[in-house]
Order: sequence, then structure tokens, then C-alpha cells
Amino acid sequence: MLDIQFIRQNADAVKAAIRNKRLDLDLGELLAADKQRRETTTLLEQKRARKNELAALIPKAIKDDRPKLVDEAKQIRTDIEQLEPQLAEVQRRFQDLMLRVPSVPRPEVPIGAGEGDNVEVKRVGEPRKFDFAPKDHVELMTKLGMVEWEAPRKFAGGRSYALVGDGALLEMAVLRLAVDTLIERGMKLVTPPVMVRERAMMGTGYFPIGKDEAYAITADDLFLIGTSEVSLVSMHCDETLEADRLPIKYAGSSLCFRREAGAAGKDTRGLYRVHQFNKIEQVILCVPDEAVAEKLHYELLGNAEAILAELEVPYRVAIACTGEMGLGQTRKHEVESWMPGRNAYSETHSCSSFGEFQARRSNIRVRLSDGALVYPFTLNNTAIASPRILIPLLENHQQSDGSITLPRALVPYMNGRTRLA
RNA sequence: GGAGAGAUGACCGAGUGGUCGAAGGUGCAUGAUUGGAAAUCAUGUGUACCGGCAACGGUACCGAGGGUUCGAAUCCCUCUCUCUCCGCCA
Repeated sequence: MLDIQFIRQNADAVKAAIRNKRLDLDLGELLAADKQRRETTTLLEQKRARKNELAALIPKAIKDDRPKLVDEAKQIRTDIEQLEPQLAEVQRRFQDLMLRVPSVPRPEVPIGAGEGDNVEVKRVGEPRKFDFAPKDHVELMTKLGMVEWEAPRKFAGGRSYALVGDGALLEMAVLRLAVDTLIERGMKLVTPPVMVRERAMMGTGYFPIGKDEAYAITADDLFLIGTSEVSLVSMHCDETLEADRLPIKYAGSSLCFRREAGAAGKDTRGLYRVHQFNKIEQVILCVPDEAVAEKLHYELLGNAEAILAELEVPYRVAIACTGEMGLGQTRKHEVESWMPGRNAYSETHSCSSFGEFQARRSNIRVRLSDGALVYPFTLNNTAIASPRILIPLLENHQQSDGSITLPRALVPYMNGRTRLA
């Protein structure tokens, strides 16, 4: 959420953000609602002021004057009772629109519609040249007995899978490697709730737009998170943090759930796009200082890159264009790992800055040392998302016989084994 | 799932219809005192929104939402959360 004052004063920039992020929102409607909201508020508050005045007068008034005053107070109350629903209605409309206003992308973000308009900023490692026909992860894993497809799809539906044997072990190893890397880099490990209230989804910007992307537990009005960022940011909702506590750096470990509502029929083969996955997520809350946030953004990116380096996976980093950004993001870098089976770099990490967007929505504030009360900035980045990460891991390290050579960093986590066969 | 207790400002805690945005204490800030500190004394110390260049003014907020009343922290209803006990359970 943005500051309404900022929106009023920078309407053109916000309109551009709406257009560039390819959102459907009429800012004029919001500004009109804002105007109406303020006018009604002023009117209502004048009535209330008179009401309070009368309420103070009545007990002091002499008997003869009372009926007159009480009559006026009754009339005022009728007026108030008429205005209140009006205000509530315009307030609701205003709030609903406010929740749909995107944050403004930073100047360096390229304007564009889709993936093709993302701009590569760096490339690390060389895609391996195979002297045999490389297999994709589906073939490799199936052959090595690392995954079950059929039974899960029978009893759990499309996009279901079960990692088994070395597949499951490898997932745990990779997750644990990521966790240890982040702990070493000063982040606090958290395993947060995966079922959350609507307010957490609203607070982090995943609702109301995107509500159809989340699984709902209707009996208890809860939702399954699509990323632990939702829980980790919400961990501080309604809090006022002391500035010296910042930055807060979390490594969240959780299952994540996504309906993939808009992606029906897309990437149905294999483990690329699934409804349920494990993710180690990095989240930072910091003081609202662009320079500080800038540094932390690249720190998060660096952490992800360090993990990919340990996994010995070639990757590239691209800055996402406006059309690929989420509602609240002010900047997003995508890390794309080389996947021989797709013969392409594909997204495995997403590093985002939000400015105060999430903090405002989640009602998280910071008390600065000079006493000022402000909204902190939030940032996040994937550390590892599995099973997706298994795709480049297995495909890049495969041998001609279909076995897998494990990167060194993974060996201790795999009980000393150096290859899967 | 059953039974009970509770939710007040940074914290503790008083307050059962008007003088309560809220006693008192603690904390914190500033000043006085002091060689300096402690102690003491004095003053101040919530947030949001609306209006205003500002000073300032107004409104709302005592878990949340609704109701009664000229007037609600206080009375009524609903909900949420926390704690205790019982049951069930990884």
C-alpha cells in the first residue's frame, strides 16, 4: 500500500506504474473516492463535535433548558446515523482501491510486457557441453527411482509427485545446505505457520489480487501460504520495532502451496511447476533508507548466488521488467538456472524489494532514534525452492550412464556419497 | 471438543453511565540540584485521520464488530485472542 498523500501528489507516476505493471485500475476512481471520503469525514466530524458539546452541556444545564438540548442531540444523532454508513461505504471503496495500487518501480527497472523484456545483468558459469544426449530430470529421476508420479496423481491430483529414496534425501540435503549457508551469513532460521489468516495475505500484498492463487481452508478461514515470506513479514504485524533491532534477517523454511490458477496446462511435465514445494526463503526488514535497502537487496542476491555456486549450477541474473513485477515490488531480480532439459535458463530464485509497501499493509513500524515513527522496508529472495532446484542440479551433473555426480558441497549432506546411481 | 478466567496507554495497574484520552506507579525525555553520578524535585511523555504554511483545532481509538442512551472504557449482543483445568492427539 502507498501513502494516499504520495498518490495524490504523484498521480502521474502511479498511473504510469499501473500501466507498466499491466494492472487494471482506474486511479481517477480512487482519487474521487478519496475526495468524497474526506468531505464526508469533515461533515461527520463537525456533527460529532456538536454531539460531544451537547453531551457535556446537558448534565450542567438547568432543568428548563434540558429538553431543548436533548432534542437537538437527538437530531444530531439522526444525522450522524445517516452519515456513518455513507462514510463506511466510501471508506470501503477507498480501501479496496488502495489495496490495488501498485508500488512505483525504481527508475532502473525496464519497462516491458513479459519475460522477453527482462534484462540480463550477469551470467555466471558456462552451460555444460555434453558429449552425449543429455536427459531431462524426469527421465533421470524416474530411472534412478527418485520420484513417483502415477500414484500421487491418482490420489492427489494433477501436478502431484512424491520424492522417494535418493530423491527425498537429495531434497533434504539441498535444503539443509541452503539453511546452513544462510545461518552462516547471519540469518535467523524460522519455521513459521503455513496456514495463515487473510490479513497476512493482504499484508504482504498477495491478496486481494491473486486470491485465486491460494488454497483456502474454508472451515477455519485460513489460507495456505505460497511462500514463507507471508508468515515472516507478518511475524511483526502491528508491531513498532526499535530501529536498533534492524535489520531483521530471517531464513524461513516451509512448504509452499500454489494453485497455479493462471498456468493451467503450462509446464505440466516434471517438477518445474508443482502445487506443493519446499522453500528456504530469505526475508529482511530494514530501516527505510534507500541506500541501506539497496545494499541488503544485493546481499540477498549474493546469498542465492553463493548457494548456486555451491551446487555448481550455471545461472544468470536478470532484472525483471515492469510487466513481470508483482504489485508491491519496486524492483525484482530473477535468478535463472541453466536447465539442459529445457535448453534454457529458467527461474529458480526471485529477489524483490518492496519499499514500505508491505510494512504499511501489515502495520509494521519503526521508531527511529530521533523518535520518528516510520514504515520499515522489506526485501526477500529465494534461497532454495525444491523440487525445482533439483532440475538444474540433476541435469547439469548427469553422466552418460544416467548417474549423477554430486557437487562437493552436497557430499556431507548425502552421508559422504559422491554420486547417485 | 468441554469448563472457567481474562484482554485498559512503552510496562504494571485503577476505573461499573457525564467532570476519562483515561488515576497511581514504573519507564523514558528535558530541566533544577551535584565536581560528576545516584537520590530528590519540576515539567513533559500514545496513535491514526481530517482541516491548517504553521501555531493549532477537530474526530476516533480502553481486544474487534454491532446495539442501548442526549452521553459508553463502564450496560447488552456477537466474534477474536490469551491463560488455567479436563478430554483427545503427532
